Amino acid sequence: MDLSADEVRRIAVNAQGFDRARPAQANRGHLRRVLARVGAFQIDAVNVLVRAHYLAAFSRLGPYPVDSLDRLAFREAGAFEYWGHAASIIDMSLYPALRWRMARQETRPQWGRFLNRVQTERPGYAEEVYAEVAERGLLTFSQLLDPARRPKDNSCYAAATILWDRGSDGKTMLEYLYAQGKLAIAGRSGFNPAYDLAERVIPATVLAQPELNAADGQRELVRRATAALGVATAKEVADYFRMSVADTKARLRELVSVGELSECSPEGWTSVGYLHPSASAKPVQVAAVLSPFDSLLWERARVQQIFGFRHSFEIYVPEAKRVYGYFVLPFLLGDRLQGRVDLKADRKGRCLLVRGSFAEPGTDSSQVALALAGELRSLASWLDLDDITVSSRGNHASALRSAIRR
DNA sequence: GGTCGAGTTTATTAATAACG
DNA sequence: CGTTATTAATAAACTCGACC
Repeated sequence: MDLSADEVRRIAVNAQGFDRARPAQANRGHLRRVLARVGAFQIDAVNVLVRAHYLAAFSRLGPYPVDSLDRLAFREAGAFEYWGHAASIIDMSLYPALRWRMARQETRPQWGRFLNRVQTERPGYAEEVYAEVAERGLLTFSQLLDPARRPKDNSCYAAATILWDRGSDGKTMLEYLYAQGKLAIAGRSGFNPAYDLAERVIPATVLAQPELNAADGQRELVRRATAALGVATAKEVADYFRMSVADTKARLRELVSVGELSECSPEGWTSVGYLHPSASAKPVQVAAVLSPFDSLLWERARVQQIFGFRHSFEIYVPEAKRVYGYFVLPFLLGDRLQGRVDLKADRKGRCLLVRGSFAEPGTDSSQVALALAGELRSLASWLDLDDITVSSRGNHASALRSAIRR
């Protein structure tokens, strides 16, 4: 079976479930309202929410109700926090499908050096930390009786965590116990996750569910990932939950062999495409300012291939080297990424600042500006901002400015 | 009671090294 | 060769302790 480039683009957008989770429908639930307010402009079709409050932090949009957001997610919306694509708020139904990942931590090389060092320097440290959480309840690492901070320039050991060294053995140990599923994140104090015993955070009914083995868990994640992508290469499916490509390929083969997924060759792709039965190439009616963390944008090569759109996080680029700006939000109109805006909320001045605005080549500038103006007005109103100011930076500024005035 | 500043979190990028 | 691990650089907003 073959798919045209147009079909692939529509499938990719439809699979993301914009119609299910557009901000305009955010009043479907309190969580969604909060997420919309802090800048999670789209809730993932499979309910894997990359930490919305980091969107808030980075976006400089909206307030920063970190703790209330976590409480909502964990207590009211039936979600938990774990390593999905990244640190993610994940629908509770996926808990059993992630336990293989928890079970696997003990032998992960990332922890090896840390565990070896702790074993010699402080035998029984894992049990010590666990016991302290058990006794004292909800704790951030700095609230540990001994957070075991280490000097910053101490480079005699390398990264010991999933991302990198935290500079404190207490923190690393909490993260390790969390990765193993023995502890769970139950809330936050500012940026700091607060940990508690898993059985005090994850509902007993969920913990009692039979644990899926690695193959079954992976198969479920692959199912969900493929559904959220519509059609994707094995590499893209793997990236969705950050699984290994080898495991992903094995699970994809199994799902194809039982007929749950089908293989296809989309126009211009060099790798085989895996198509989910729910994929739909129906026409797309979407106008959405996307967070740069949006799951539609996770895989850069995919975005380039499908949309011809080069997305990168200039948050992490030194200021002098930025092309578009610090926090740039791509604009999805119909089934194409047609522009981008660099936004900042000026809360004191009650004004949404558009510090740069850009239209992709070959787009109808005035049409894009009109739709974008509507989205920005809506965004400003969620954020309780009265005005929108468009600076002159970018090839789209004057068109956008006149569209907003209208 | 108010101000200051240190501490804390996150993900992406690209280059490099190492693995099987 | 394709994949996987390691590393440093990057910015934001909030908390909390120290200090006056």
